[in-house]
Amino acid sequence: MLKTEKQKPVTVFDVAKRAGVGKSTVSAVLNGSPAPFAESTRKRIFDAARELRYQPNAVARGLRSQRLNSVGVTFHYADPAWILADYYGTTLLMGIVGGAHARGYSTTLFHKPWRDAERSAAAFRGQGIDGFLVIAPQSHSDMVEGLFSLGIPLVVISHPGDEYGVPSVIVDNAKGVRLAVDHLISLGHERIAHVTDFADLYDCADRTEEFKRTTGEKALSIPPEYVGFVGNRMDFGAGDRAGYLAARRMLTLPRRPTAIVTTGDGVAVSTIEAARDLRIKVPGELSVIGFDDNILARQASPPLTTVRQPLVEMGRAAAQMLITMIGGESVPPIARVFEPELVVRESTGPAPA
Amino acid sequence: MLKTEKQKPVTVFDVAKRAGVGKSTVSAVLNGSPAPFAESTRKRIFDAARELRYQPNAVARGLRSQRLNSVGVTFHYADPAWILADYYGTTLLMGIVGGAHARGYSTTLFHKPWRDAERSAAAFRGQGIDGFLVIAPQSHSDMVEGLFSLGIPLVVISHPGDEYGVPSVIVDNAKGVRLAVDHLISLGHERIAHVTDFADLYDCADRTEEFKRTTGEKALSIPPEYVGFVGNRMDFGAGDRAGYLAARRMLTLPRRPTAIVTTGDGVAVSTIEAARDLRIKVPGELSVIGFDDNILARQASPPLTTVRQPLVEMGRAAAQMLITMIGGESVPPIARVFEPELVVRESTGPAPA
DNA sequence: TTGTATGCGTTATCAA
DNA sequence: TTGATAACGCATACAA
Repeated sequence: MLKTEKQKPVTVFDVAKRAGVGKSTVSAVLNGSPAPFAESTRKRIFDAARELRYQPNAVARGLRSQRLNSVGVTFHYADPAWILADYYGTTLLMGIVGGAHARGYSTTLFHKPWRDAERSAAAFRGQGIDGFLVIAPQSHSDMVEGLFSLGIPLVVISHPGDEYGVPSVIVDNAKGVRLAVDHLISLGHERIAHVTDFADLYDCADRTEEFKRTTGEKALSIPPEYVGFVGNRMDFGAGDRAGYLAARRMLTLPRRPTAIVTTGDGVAVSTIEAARDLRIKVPGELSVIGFDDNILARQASPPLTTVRQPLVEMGRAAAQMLITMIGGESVPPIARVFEPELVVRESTGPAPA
Repeated sequence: MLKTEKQKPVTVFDVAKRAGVGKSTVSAVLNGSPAPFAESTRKRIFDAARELRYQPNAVARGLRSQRLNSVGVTFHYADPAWILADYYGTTLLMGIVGGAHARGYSTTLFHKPWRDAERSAAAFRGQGIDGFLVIAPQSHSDMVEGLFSLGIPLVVISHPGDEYGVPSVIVDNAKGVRLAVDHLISLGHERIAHVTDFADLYDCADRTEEFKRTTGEKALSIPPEYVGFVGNRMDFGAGDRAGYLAARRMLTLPRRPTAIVTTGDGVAVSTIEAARDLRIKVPGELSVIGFDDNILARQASPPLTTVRQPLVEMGRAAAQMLITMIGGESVPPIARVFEPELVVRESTGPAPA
């Protein structure tokens, strides 16, 4: 058993004493101040710091300079652990952690219940977090305005922020949906339906909008019952079941669709399960397209044709934009748009005769 | 566009001024000090705080009281983002985040390269993190001793810590391996092999040890070439490929095994792939058992029979133990052992005739 | 029952 | 070229 007593941390003062100089000199030298210092004092200070294993206290420094080298990630699930249950979130987080780490920042998962800007915003300041990455806020939430108006550096992911002057990282949903619909049309499909999972998220609503617009342009007639909603994100746990039911309802329609475009790989998998239970063959009698291209897509059976978003790259970009802002440089408050890509696997096939 | 100027934060002083009392009175009242205060001052202070939307500055408080209400998670992949690429880590993290959040703590992913205790340990102190959860350190690393000897509150996961007096959370590997081997024996298997993925991790080495011990007890004779190693965790990215090759080598042995026990679902999936490429049917000609029961297990084809570890519960327990320690209560420095469970799916079957 | 003074470890300002 | 000193915002011991 090792020694257990809490060692007293060594401070600038200890280093100063040992080097025979003043505190402020130590601080200046160690922080590489431009001011010219005698080579000899410089060396004495470095030596002393090394010998004492001096490590500046980040909290004290943070109090002084309002910077703690940490980016906060915040999101709005009912249970904060869900960000990880969701492969979308996990993958995004990989990019964020990587991007932050590359610039010397740690990543804090910061989840405070959000009521409204009036009551909740203040709690995000002075928490030892230099800026926030807001992941897919609910459409009706005033989180983005709330944090922004407090002057906290902010980047929004999967949600537009430019109306408030906040930079954002999003995927080109219009293009994604177009890729999906074009793919189905090229396979001869005409009765194309749509299931969306979290109606309260910008991305999903946007994809639904684009689905309607795109199919309209292509002169496909989509009856209203061909567009199904599952729920909102607060129901997360129940999502799979709800997706299954929505798909099942659609597939028991008198004149059922031959293809379904979804807003996420999760719903797509549930859709396939519903089809299987109804003895409808995928892709023989029904084609299904997911969105995201997460682990589920590759592992599903059949493996999903899906619209891939570059989530890791998006997370990394968002983290780096945020850190640039924290550093004081201004970042144009515009959406950085990433291109989606169609990944064709085995859940889509020619329209049945 | 909203107002963008950085609002000046309100401090105790502002509240004190408004309530017409001293700073310390505000601090005491707001922190629910036991000292008796006049109901009227109490109310004046609460009102002032509410009206001003006062939010104590966590960094300043942290400097004073050495507490920032955050738990750090640290691990030792070459790339810090890998903790999320690994479903083991993701699932654990879900429990950690949930457990920490339940006690008002946020979770910080803190990754600093670790050389050795001498050089690296100091960098973990004073970073605004109250304690660390060390996930599966490499066996040869002195991270646990190093952090412990600095007096930092610590809990180790998937690794024993009691030799240094550090509490830990682990799974009963002996039982897990026994469940797997017994299951195979009950199916009539005798030629049972073993593939381990990260030889430098305690859990994997322990399982390999237990595999040898258990099969020995059952009087099964396991030739040396029936025990295969893949690599160590720093090779993470290459892991799938290495697992595939190790399994393939084993399956092309003159007298090949009829069953393989692995140390993780990832290797198990690679093993199945190798079998498929060699036109060996699973489970008809080869049974494969995983470990963890992560998302891969359920999604694999065929779905994996695997030894489930309750990772979410383990993460939660670890977080709560750590927070108790941070709170100053002592936690017995012993391993908290969780029970694994055999989940039978479709990758195991009767031994071929 | 309340207020004053001090220090936590840094860094920035300014005078020497 | 260097060093004292004053904040940063809070909480604690002690005085009133």
